[in-house]
Amino acid sequence: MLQAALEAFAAEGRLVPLDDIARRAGVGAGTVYRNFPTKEALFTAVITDRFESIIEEARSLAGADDPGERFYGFLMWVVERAMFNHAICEALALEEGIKAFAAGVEEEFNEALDALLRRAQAAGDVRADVDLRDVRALMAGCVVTERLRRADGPPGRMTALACDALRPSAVTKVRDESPPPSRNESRCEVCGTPLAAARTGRPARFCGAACRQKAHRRRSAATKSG
Amino acid sequence: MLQAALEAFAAEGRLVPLDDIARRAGVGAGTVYRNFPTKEALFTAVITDRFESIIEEARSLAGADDPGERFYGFLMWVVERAMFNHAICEALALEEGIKAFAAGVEEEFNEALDALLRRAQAAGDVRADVDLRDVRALMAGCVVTERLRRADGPPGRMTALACDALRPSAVTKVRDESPPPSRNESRCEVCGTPLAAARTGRPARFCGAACRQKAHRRRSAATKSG
Amino acid sequence: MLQAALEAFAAEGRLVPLDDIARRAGVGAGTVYRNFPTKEALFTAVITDRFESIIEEARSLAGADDPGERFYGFLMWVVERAMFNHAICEALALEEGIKAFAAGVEEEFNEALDALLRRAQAAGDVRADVDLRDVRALMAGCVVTERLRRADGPPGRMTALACDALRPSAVTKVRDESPPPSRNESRCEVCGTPLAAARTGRPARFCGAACRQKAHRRRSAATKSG
Amino acid sequence: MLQAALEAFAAEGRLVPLDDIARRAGVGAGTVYRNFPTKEALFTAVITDRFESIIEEARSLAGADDPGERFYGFLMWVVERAMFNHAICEALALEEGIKAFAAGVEEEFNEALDALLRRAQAAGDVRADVDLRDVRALMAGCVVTERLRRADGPPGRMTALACDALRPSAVTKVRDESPPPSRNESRCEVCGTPLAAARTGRPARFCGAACRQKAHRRRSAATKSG
DNA sequence: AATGAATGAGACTTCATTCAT
DNA sequence: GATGAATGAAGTCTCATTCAT
Repeated sequence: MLQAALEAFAAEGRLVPLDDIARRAGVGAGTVYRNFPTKEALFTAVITDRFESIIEEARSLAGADDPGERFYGFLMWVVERAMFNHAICEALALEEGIKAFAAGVEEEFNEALDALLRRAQAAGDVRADVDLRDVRALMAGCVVTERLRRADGPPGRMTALACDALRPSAVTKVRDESPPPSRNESRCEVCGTPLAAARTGRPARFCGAACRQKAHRRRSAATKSG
Repeated sequence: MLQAALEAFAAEGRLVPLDDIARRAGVGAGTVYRNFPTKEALFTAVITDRFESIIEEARSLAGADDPGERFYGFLMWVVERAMFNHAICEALALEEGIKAFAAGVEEEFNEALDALLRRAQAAGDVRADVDLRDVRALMAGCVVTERLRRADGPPGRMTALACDALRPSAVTKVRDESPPPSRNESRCEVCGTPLAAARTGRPARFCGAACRQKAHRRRSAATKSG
Repeated sequence: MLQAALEAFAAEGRLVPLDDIARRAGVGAGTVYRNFPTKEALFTAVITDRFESIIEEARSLAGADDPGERFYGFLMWVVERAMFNHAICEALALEEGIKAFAAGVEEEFNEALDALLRRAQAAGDVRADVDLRDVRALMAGCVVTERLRRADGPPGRMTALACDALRPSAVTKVRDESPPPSRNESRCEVCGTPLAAARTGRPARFCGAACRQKAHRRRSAATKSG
Repeated sequence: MLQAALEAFAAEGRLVPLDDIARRAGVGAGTVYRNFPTKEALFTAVITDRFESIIEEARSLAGADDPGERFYGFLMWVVERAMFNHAICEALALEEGIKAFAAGVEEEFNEALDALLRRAQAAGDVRADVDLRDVRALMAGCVVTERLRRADGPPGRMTALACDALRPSAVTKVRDESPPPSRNESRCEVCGTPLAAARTGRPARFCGAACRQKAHRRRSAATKSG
């Protein structure tokens, strides 16, 4: 049944109806509830199962030579697994709120990943100015990227690109000089997108030409009708 | 009303109840249905509206100098808008199945983006081995990455990283080294993840050390109990 | 197993899940069904078991001296047992519909109780105008009363009060003063409660001042809006 | 719809399926949820509605002459209403845990009832050693008693009996001298009922003759089989 | 044309009862 | 004979969509 849930969640994601899972498993819905108290618990169990093996993999790489390639290899490996598994994908990309992991599992994953990261950084294979949270976020982004390329290209290509960006030799320093989000930030008058306040010059009213144009058309219409 | 839908979808995503949208708009649910035949059509309308302005922005940049920075700037600009707009985020990341765009809108977007991309490539500012679909996928990935980093860092940091990867000076060229997706691909015996078929040597049975270990433990258990 | 059912029903009442009972008994649910055809039959068995012991107690008191105190003592004893036993409580208070007793058991209980009652009445210790059904009903009422006072008072206090009401010296004789339930009884125009038809004078339209007032307000509102 | 809920809860109690309520109201189940967020909220609304009128009635009696009869009359009146209304019945008898009342309503009811009680006590019409909680508990008990007598007697008879017990002229002093429930109380070896520990003499092992007999039979059986 | 009440399918969950082992 | 996994009907609740007013 865990297998059926695994497949169902992998194929359809967290929102797949529980009845579908039961049908896949060839049992009634009630039988699922005999084993897992809620659907959420079942999802957690599936995620935990998947991540236990992911964590194992990370640990098995921790002591090896060539920390850089181990780290990048692990990244690629996780992304590949998530490409074909909607559940892992969601667990990685879930924003705060929904808990997909059993207690402690996410922490273990973070620790194992952090260990790989630090060793790779120590070896000079990963730029020093990224941290665990960067890698976690990048990982989730890579998964989405790969899923969208999945249909028509070699797997891993986009992730390889992203990995390049982590290498110390990459062109740009990560923009540490970019300002923290200001509290009284201004917003586009048309669409409300926050505007990156330029430090000098006339302050922007719109987030781009599109909205500027739209505002212009509105002014014209108002003049005409008024 | 479109404005209300826009805000609701931006804040809560595609799954926001239609009643919430109607309430935000200060109208009855029936009135929404007078204007849009289904909720999905409303979502499409919202997405189309947003992308019209995005397309306008792209076109306004098409003729400008410095194609590289125009291209990267546009990428960042789209990502920033999606960071605060769940609807754009979903439209960019939506896999096949749900149509978020009105007929032709996605094509227009693709064309405008492709124009920026080609100009930037022609100017030598973007590596030659990426295509439109790569950029589309990367864009969606960046959105997810940024949303996850949103809480605790300057916006755009992760996207800047990813942009680096598109620059010609980046370390790796990946495309033609990775094998084409094999049709009768093998899969990990434990977790079913597709395996990249090694060109030489013994074919892999597992997707990594974790699953190899798991298989080993299973064999041990079977021996003991048998 | 009967012991387990007894405890479970006592603690949680008739609605306790059968699985809980099976778990308490340390057997599978199927085993319960091997012994009792339905859950209801199990409940009946439990109630029967309890009442057998209650009936025994009643009979053991039947021949004794001091019939008044025997009767009142038995009443208190039953109530005390029911206070800590949800199942007995429900069996005593169950209105028509669900049968809690095995065939004949309730009759035996009634006979034993009636014997105590008649002896006590013969001895002048219980007023003559109460019958078995009164006592049965009062018993159930006392159980509810005691359960509600259980938390913060000495047990039996409220039942002692009620017993007072059964003593011949009690103030009121009510039976024949109150009218028989009229068949075509009228009902309160507001809340529908049956109205005791006054024998003389203008027939009541409301069950009390509260509903009269409510009707008045409604008339005012109707006048204002009309 | 409130009317339908009122009738359904009155007839079947808190556990009536919501679909039944909807059917009674002639609407779909969803329509009920448009008006009340949960079934519990609907029950609360019904109870609150009923008790508002009960509270009004109590208040309308508060200033009147003859506080004793007002108090007893109110008691009877409430009991009569609950006799034909399972919902009121449950609200009065509900033990801790489930909240049936909207915030403040139960307190208002208690205050109004307490006012009647105190006035009647001041007038010497109700014995001084009962308090609000006694009356509340007694009220619930009377409801149960009356419901059981409903079928075959004049309504109110049993409650009148119970009221007698509250009058100062009643025979017995309420047992204030009875001991508080002791912490390490002993229990019947057979059925587990708590035993009122006698202050002197040999401590009881059983709650009554019935259980003593049962234990005896068990000993015989053990001897025979051993 | 707008309203928002009504609908009803479908989601999650519980639990009495059955049945293969 | 015992087990406990499996069943499936029924309950609560949500929400896209319809429709009387």
